[in-house]
Amino acid sequence: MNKSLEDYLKNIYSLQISAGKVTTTLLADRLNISPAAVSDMVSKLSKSGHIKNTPYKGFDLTKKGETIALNLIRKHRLWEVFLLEYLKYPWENVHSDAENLEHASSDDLILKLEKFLGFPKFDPHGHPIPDKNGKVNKEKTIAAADLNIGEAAVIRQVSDESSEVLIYLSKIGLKLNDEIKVLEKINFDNSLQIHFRSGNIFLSEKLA
Amino acid sequence: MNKSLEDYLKNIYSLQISAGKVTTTLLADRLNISPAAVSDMVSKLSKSGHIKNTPYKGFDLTKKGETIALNLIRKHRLWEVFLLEYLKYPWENVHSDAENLEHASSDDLILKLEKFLGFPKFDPHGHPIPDKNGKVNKEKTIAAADLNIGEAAVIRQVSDESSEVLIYLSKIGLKLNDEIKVLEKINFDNSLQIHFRSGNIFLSEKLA
DNA sequence: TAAAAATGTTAAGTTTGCTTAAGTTTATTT
DNA sequence: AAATAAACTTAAGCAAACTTAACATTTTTA
Repeated sequence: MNKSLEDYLKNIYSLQISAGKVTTTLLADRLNISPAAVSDMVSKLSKSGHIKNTPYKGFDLTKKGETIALNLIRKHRLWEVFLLEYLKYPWENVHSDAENLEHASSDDLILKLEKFLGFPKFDPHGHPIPDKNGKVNKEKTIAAADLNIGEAAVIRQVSDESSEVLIYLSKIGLKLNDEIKVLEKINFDNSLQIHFRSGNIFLSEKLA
Repeated sequence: MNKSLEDYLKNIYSLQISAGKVTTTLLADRLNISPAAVSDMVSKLSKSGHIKNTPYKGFDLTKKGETIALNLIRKHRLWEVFLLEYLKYPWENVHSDAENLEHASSDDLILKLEKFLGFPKFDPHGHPIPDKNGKVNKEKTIAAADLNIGEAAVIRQVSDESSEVLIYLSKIGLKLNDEIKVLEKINFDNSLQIHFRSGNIFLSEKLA
């Protein structure tokens, strides 16, 4: 399986989750390459039936493309579990090494790894792990920023792509499945004051 | 680290162990590419100081090249241990998946994997695992074919590159560290009759 | 030892996935 | 709605790692 193809599809997948149709610049920024390169590849992926493209308008995955993307995400998340639980990686470092391993793993290897890990359902950041047929448990989640004052919630997921954020969260002691409650919204800078287990903290807009 | 570079160096390493100076065709056959491609890369690797090349005569690794080769072999063998012992791979299948994982593993990942595995000294085929500084325990070994009649020996290594051979060995029940004794050499086809734990078997020339 | 065979190198061309530059299309502003 | 800006695509070109074909060197062998 081609690394470049897989990376395109995986990133299109995660962008379309947050943004619906994906645009050239968005993907180019994500992959750190020029928009021209993306445009080029997009027309190839379109011809090969992995995405559906409307020139100048955006594109999204076909079933065929989604299957490959989900399979790669499955590999990524299972490796993350292994790196954290067995190799004792710090929380914030699992992402980048899993990024390489995912492309080097046959489907059969991943089946065996999954069994070894005891068929985990979530990765260390709380994201669901697709099964071997590409089925995912889509949990309803909400961004902390979208909670109202006084509302309580449980931390189910954190974004795994910025290790700085994860370092900060471990420093303040915020963990997965912690319950939080929004105390105050500061309109000035869109930050939040929240309450959790051991006290009150502020979350900036981005983090929330 | 570049996959192609690593593969060249690793294969030069293993060829020079068995053959001294490595030739273009030998390496081309091993990598399944044209001699022209090898010739090309050889002059690059020579310029970059990874190998020492004498045109038309052959080439071998410099210290710098050997360090990279050994580090890759280290990664390969540690993954083999993991695949066999933890993921329960059949003996004969560990090689090909390790071949992919080795290129996708940072040095730090491999340190953590090594620790998790309990610092094994040999891979499942009996080959020594280089340490993080590239030190290898070179055991003296001898090919079965080079034993004399009546001589006994212990199986320490088997070649890991042909899964067919490994399947055959498990079928006849021959394992690492089994003691064998050469009963007879048949000059006709250079096969051997050997005795081990549970009986007598024939080994063809290639296998021996 | 000279011709033939085998092996090695160089040159020219291909593919993949990028880049920059130029040209299009769409969106925004006034 | 025309001008400007932003986003997108197309074109030309590059680097890596191949290929095949042509040429060079070394080895074999008659």
